[in-house]
Amino acid sequence: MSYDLPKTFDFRTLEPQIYEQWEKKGYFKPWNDPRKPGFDPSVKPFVISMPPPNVTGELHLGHAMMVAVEDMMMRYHRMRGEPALWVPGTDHAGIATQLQVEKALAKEGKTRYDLGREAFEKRVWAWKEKYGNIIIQQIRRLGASCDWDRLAFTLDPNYYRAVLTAFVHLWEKGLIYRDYRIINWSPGLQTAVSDLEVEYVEIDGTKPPTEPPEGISLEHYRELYKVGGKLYFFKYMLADGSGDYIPVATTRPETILADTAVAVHPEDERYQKYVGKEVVVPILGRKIPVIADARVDREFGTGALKITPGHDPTDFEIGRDHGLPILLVMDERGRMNAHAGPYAGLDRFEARERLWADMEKAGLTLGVKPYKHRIPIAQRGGEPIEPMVSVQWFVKIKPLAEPALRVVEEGKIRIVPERFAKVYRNWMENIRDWCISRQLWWGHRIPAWYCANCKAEDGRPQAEHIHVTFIPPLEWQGHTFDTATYAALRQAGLSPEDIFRKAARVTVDLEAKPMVSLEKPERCPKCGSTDLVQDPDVLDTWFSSALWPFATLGWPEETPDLRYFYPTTVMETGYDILFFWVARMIMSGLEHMGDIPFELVYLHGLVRDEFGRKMSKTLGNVIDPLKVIEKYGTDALRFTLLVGNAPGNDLNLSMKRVEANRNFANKVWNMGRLVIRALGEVAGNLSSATTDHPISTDSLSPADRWILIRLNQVVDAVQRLFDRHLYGEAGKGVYEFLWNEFADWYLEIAKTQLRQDKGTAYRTVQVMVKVLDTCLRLLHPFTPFVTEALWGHLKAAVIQAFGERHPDFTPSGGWPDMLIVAPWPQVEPLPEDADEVLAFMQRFQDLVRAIRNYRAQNGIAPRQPLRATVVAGSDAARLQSMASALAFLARLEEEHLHIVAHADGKPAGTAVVAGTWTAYLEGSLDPQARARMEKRLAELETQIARLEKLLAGPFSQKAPAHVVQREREKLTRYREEVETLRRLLHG
RNA sequence: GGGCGGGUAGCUCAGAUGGUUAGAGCGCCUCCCUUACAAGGAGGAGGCCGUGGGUUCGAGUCCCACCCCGCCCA
Repeated sequence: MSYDLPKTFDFRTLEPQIYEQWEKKGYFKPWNDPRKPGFDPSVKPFVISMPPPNVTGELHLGHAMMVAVEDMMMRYHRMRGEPALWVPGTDHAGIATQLQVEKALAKEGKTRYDLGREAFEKRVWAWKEKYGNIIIQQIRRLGASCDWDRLAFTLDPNYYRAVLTAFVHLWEKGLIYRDYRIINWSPGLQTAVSDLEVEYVEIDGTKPPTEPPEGISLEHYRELYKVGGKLYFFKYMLADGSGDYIPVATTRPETILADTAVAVHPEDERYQKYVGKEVVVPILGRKIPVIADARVDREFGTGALKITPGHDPTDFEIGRDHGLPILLVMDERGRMNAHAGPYAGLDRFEARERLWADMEKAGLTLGVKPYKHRIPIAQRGGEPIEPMVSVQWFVKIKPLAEPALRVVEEGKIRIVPERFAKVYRNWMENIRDWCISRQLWWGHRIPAWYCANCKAEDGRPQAEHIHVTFIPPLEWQGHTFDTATYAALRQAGLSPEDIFRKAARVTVDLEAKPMVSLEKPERCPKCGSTDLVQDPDVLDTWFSSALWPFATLGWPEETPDLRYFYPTTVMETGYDILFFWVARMIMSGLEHMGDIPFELVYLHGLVRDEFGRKMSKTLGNVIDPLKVIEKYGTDALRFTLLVGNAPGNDLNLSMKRVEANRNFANKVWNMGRLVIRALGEVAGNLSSATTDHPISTDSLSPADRWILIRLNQVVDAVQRLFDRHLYGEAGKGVYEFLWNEFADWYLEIAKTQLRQDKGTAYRTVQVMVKVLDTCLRLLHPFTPFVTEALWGHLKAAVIQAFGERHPDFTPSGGWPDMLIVAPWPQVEPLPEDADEVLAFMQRFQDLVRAIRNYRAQNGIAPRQPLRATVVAGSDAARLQSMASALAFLARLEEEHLHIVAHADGKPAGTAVVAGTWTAYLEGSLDPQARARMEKRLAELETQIARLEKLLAGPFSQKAPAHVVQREREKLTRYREEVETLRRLLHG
């Protein structure tokens, strides 16, 4: 019975089927599992926790890269027999998800304030149920072999508990504090964001807004250009009425309203005389001091600096050192507040224009210059960030960073590629406290409560330090509340439930002291009051994902999973989140688990378009991985992402390349077809009666021996490359071996061997099976689907032909159920004469190429066979054994092919030279062949001259012996070839 | 300003510990639908390895300077 495969690998239907089989058979689970009987804790597992994608996000190429790399690692280690666990999961992605839901609400004409916090949260959960986990389905499509039963989500109840536990622990250790700080406030998102979530866009006011920097749309740039790119010069009038003034420059005139000093450099002769005097804030008329501070840059602007502690980080520090008051002139929406006097209620940018106009009228302005500077924008949202003083929660980071730096310095955690260890150190040494509170409604609510009844530091009830804002204002028994203290609201008779159901925003002054605990306290331990108000803020998403490697395994419970699988083995992710995430996981792991979270950090690069541009919606160059998969298959996409790129380097993805790799997958499929067909034919030809060793297999052909040696070398090379994490190179090695050696040469030669005697055919097919089986194993981590499919057919075909167990065809250890769990190939020792075999085959290939070249050059039809005599010296006998192959590959007439050691005189015909061999082809020496030989001769003579000079010089003394030896042999070969050529041309 | 990476064929990229005629895919030129594969096969053209120095018997690879491009941090 013949075994027939379709001409192409039908990835569209097969890939999902294969995935289902793997999963159903439980191969995505570790074979050694603490949740199952027979568990052996002494076997070291291989563990990766998958970087969690945003739960409502959609698959992009970054995910595809992540899955491709991690799945490759997982499959490799699984095949090596290690208990392999890949924990998948998703992230609640605070800001991103909240924004999505708010966008959806906006379509209904609603805001989150219309719903209130509780209802809004419910709405987000509903959204998550609907759109969440779409991405999980998409990740399956990539072939991810993760343990879906262990799927985690950062807002799962147990994960939530982990986050709160971590928070309480850090608080109790004194590593979390609340304080006034300048933070990055996003008026659009209405939350604080961490330093890492701020990006900078360079606005060049000296040029028209026509050339936005990369990654930002023209439209967006024009928006930002309106509020940046200018330096405003104005007068700070002396308060003494002298009419004298200090010129000051600023990029944000509206912050003048919050100025509490003007600073000059103590050594600046221009302004020294003003120090200690007072100046008048324009329009507002407030008097503020002139101070001296060395931090003032004399070169910048006018050399005099307005100090705005409430709205600028440097000014905040200067203000603190000089004991200056802090003024805030903006609210959370970026609108001017009561401190802004006549400008109260205006948007900050409108206030800027109005203020400037008023100052002009008052004769206080000195002019506006175009200016080039960078303005901060929100990474999410893109609108300008306002630095603002506010009370936020911070993690004191130094005590956490030091041990985290040490484990990398000491090599307890290795980073690949290594250069990122330097980047990591740089960051860790200059790290600043981490702002972890977010004014969002979606996330882990900070487990802190304020007693409304207790007295605050300033002696007032804490209830007066809790401020509640209602949007729209709350109507209550004839009163209208916009912003009110909790105390006032309670006095008006509102219950806590009434208040917080409607509250748009709650802020708590620093004066109020929180109680931090896992659960809400029943009553205040000090005064016994039950009127406790929970802190309104949620935690930075990264605070929760920093716990990922252990919280996904059950922490803070001491689960069997946690005991066995922690520390995990590899953290694989993009280098762009080294700080956001990797560094924080290391800190958290060391702090909460007392041990590193993973042994190795492997960082992949960013996926860009084929010209190296960042993919962006505005550029319209975003590639949807699912569309690529639909068109070319998962294997092709994965192979492209993994091969031809070094770790940590960005990858420019070209569809041409994906197509080429689809072709490769198909090529492999067809190699399989050929092998399987041969298998059927050979088995059919053998006497069906023979059950035991029917044939002598001791005499492999040179080609058989060659391909087995090469196979072994490839296994060896792949192993070395895997050990060094050079996966791309490993994949490329298998690709080139399969295509350029196995398919192009061995399989073609094999066709002739299959037509020879039964014994030759038998061992030929044996070699074919061995090479293909081994290569499919090597390739499986890269292209899991086509290899699994083909390997399944190969196994079935072998069993059909030779039975379940056969000494010549069954792999040692028998046939595994599926390739995904087949053992990884092992290197075998090379035979002693390996070099000789390889050299012989090299000459063989050279000869075939030379003859083909001769045909091409002389326009001899491919169909027209040639007659030839080959003079092969001491190789003659061995070459004779491959006469059929030579005839087939070079299209020679086999009956008239003569292979001899030495020619009697000069054989007739055109000579074609391959190393020490010469083939004489029928017909006369034509001018083109002559020209070619002369060209070759000249080439060789150059090389010989070079080598002679080299070997005569210090090279032969100083270079290692084997290198010198190799060059000597080369010289000898060239000389022999030159001799042959000369004889043919002139003799 | 500090740090990191890159500059190799027309394009996109590979090139361990330095080892001697520098590779791949796509593109280009000739030819071939030969019974595994036209998603294929055969033959070919194409490269002062950014510039200038240095170390070395030997440099795409190591060192220094410089010029471009990109990223990260201030």
